[in-house]
Amino acid sequence: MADEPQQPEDAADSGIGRRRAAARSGGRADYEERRAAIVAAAATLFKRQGYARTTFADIAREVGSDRASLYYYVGGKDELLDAVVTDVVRANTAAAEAVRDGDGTAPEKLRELIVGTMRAFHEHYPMLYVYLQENLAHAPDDRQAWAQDMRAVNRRWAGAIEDVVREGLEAGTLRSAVPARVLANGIMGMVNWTNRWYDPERTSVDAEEIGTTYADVLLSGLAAPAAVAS
Amino acid sequence: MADEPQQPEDAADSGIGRRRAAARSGGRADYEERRAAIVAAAATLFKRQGYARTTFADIAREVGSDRASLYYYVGGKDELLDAVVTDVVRANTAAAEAVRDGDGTAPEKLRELIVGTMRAFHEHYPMLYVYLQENLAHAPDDRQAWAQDMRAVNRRWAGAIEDVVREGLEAGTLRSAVPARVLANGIMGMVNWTNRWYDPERTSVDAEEIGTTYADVLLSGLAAPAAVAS
DNA sequence: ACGGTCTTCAACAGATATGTTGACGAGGTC
DNA sequence: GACCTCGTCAACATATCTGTTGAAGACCGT
Repeated sequence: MADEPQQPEDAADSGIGRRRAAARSGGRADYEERRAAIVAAAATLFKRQGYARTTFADIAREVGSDRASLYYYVGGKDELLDAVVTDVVRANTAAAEAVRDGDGTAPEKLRELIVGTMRAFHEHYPMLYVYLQENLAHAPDDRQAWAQDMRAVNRRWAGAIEDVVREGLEAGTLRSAVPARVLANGIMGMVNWTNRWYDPERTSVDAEEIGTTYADVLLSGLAAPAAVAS
Repeated sequence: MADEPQQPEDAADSGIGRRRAAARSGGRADYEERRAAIVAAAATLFKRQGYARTTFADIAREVGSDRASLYYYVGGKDELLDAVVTDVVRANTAAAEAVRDGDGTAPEKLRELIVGTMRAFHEHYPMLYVYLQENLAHAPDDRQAWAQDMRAVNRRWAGAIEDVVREGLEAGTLRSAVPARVLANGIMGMVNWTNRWYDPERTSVDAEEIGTTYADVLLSGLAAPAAVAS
């Protein structure tokens, strides 16, 4: 039932694969530099056109090279997405968990999570946005393993926020009429949706300022003091 | 410089195209029914796997038919996306504009926009989510015209929300320290992000209730009354 | 200039997707 | 039962993308 015609394995099987592996383990400075340039170009294009629509030819053009040459530096599109996304997402998740486990009241933590995430979006632009944009729920067929792994990381991230919200509801520092899950998703929505419109080069408002605004609105409410009666 | 090898035009050029056009203008009841079933299947799959990853073969399997048969009912993937998305998005945009132009204070309108949108998400599931998920900023190459059109509609939708926010800031019914654009995007983020987690079959909370929750939180603030001092 | 390693690229092979054809059969109509 | 329209589908044609090869070129120290 299972026929595997092309199985690249994870080892350096092909000629070019062997040469690539050799070069990578060599750790030559300009080799790594060029590889990083390719990854950066890929990140830009993934953000601009989406992963599915970006071809290796596009990336080659962007870095001013030949498509075939890229294989000397990277194993394929999958590996590129990995390189663009994995580390930075892991780091971000860890940061969120650190905030959750740290000191402070739930509202303070929530503010820190929101502002911190926006800061990270800016600092690592466009990596984290590539991640948000490429809906991991749409499993990339083969890469089931990686997708599952990333989904787990994502759950941890969402979990950290949800935990803080729940903590606040239980401690009474947040209005308790709202379901924690819904609220956590709403907060993530506000922040994550910035991937659709925020661009450090174009958007006049600063990322951190956006975070502050959202934190203010969420925590203090949007209605003018006089109208709170509503 | 421009070589157009395959130009399907918009007319019924091919044999199957002619037959399709004939059948469609015939307006036979069961023909339209079958076509609707195909569109519905496409919507489900687009939502589940994303547009790019969904193939005509997938859709054929879903409706229990042959891939080639689908061409008797639809011209191609593009036309399917159109059928899934265009009408319902247009209607939704018009509804948002109607709220903006209607009576009431800005906070009231905002609440209606939020709850109304969530209601529409539920009622037209999964069409509007397909639209949100398929980032129109990632131009589908050829379909430039359609993409631009949809982007214009999108701008109108966003514009309606932004207008209401601005109205509230100017009238003093909303806290005026926040940039209208950022705020409008934040609200849209909260609501639109539900496409990542809300599923009428699975999510225990009702769509309308989610809308109400978000409206409450945004308008009245999240911090418990005692802590508002912050 | 020589020998070695590092890097590029034209050309190929294969997979997967789309859209088209043309013929065939099911069903109703007279 | 001959006829005709409606709908289906095996087979084909074409396009696009990925990954690989093998040889040639660039660059460096000696």
